[in-house]
Amino acid sequence: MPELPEVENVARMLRPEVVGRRVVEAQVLWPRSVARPTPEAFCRDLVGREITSLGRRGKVLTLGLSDGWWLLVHLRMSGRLLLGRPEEPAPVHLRAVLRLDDGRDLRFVDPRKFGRLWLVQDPAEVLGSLGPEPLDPTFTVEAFRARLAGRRVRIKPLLLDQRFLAGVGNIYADEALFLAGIHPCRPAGSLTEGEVERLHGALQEVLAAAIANGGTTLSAYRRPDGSPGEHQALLRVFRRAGEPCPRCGTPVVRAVVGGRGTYFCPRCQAGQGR
DNA sequence: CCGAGTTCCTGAGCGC
DNA sequence: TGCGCTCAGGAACTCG
Ligand SMILES: [Zn+2]
Repeated sequence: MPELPEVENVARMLRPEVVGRRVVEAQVLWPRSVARPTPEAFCRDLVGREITSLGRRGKVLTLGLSDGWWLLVHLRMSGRLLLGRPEEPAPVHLRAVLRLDDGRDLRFVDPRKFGRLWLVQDPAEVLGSLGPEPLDPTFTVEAFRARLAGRRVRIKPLLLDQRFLAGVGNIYADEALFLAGIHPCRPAGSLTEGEVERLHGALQEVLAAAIANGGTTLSAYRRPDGSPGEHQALLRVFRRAGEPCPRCGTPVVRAVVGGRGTYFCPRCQAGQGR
C-alpha cells in the first residue's frame, strides 16, 4: 500500500526519467481510473504537453505539465507507475498509458482499480483539502499540538485522515503510535505535551527511515524499477500480531479501529481511556 | 462532532 | 492440487 514513503520513492526514481519528456499519445484502458475529466478529454488535453516537474503531495504524485496543466496520480492500494517499451507485451492490469517522446511508455498499472488519475489546471481542486506535510519544516510540534487541540476523535483514525495530516497510512500510523507509546484509541485532544512531542518525532522518524529504506513492500508494492522496498523488515508491530513486542516482549495485538486493522503492544501502549 | 457502515475491486490466504 | 469463500484496505459517502 503506497503511503508517503513509497510515493516519495516513486517520485524520486521516476523524476530523472520523465521530466523534460513530452506526451505524444495517451490511452485509457479502464475509464474509471480517470477521476477527472472524462477519459476522452483526459487523453486529448494530455497529448502535446511536456512534463516539467514530478513531485509529491501527501500520497499524490504531482506531474507538472506545460501550459499550466497538472497530472495528479493517486496509487491507492495497488497502483504503480512504470516505464516500458511499446514493443514489450502490455503488463496485466494496465489501466492507462502515456507514450513519451523518447519512445517509452509511462504505464499506470493497477490490479485493484482503486487508483485515480486527474488532469487539472488547478491542482488545489484535488490537493486543496490535504493537511500539512509531516516532513515539512513548517510542521512543528507546536503546529501539531494546535491541530490536535480539542479533537475528541481517536488518535489513529485522525492520523489517517488526509485532511488532518497528508501522507500517513495504516502502516506508519501504527508504527509511529508504537514508537511514541500511545494507544491508538486515545482521544487525540487528550495527549499530553510529552506525548504530542513523542508522536511528532515518531512520525518524522518512521517516515524518514522508510523513505531511506526504499519504502515497505508487503506484497504488491514495487519501486518503479521493479525492486521491492526494504523497510518491511524494520516494521515493529504492523502485521505482527502474536509476535513479541520488540521493546517488552508482550505479544503484539491486532484490533479493528476505525475499520482498519490496527497493531499495537497492549503494554507499551496501554490505557485507551482519557 | 463522532463513529460505524457501505462502496469500489481483486489477489492473497485460508479451510476443506 | 485446487476450488470457493472471506477479506483487507484509501477515500468518499451515508446514516444514526
Ligand atoms: Zn511492548
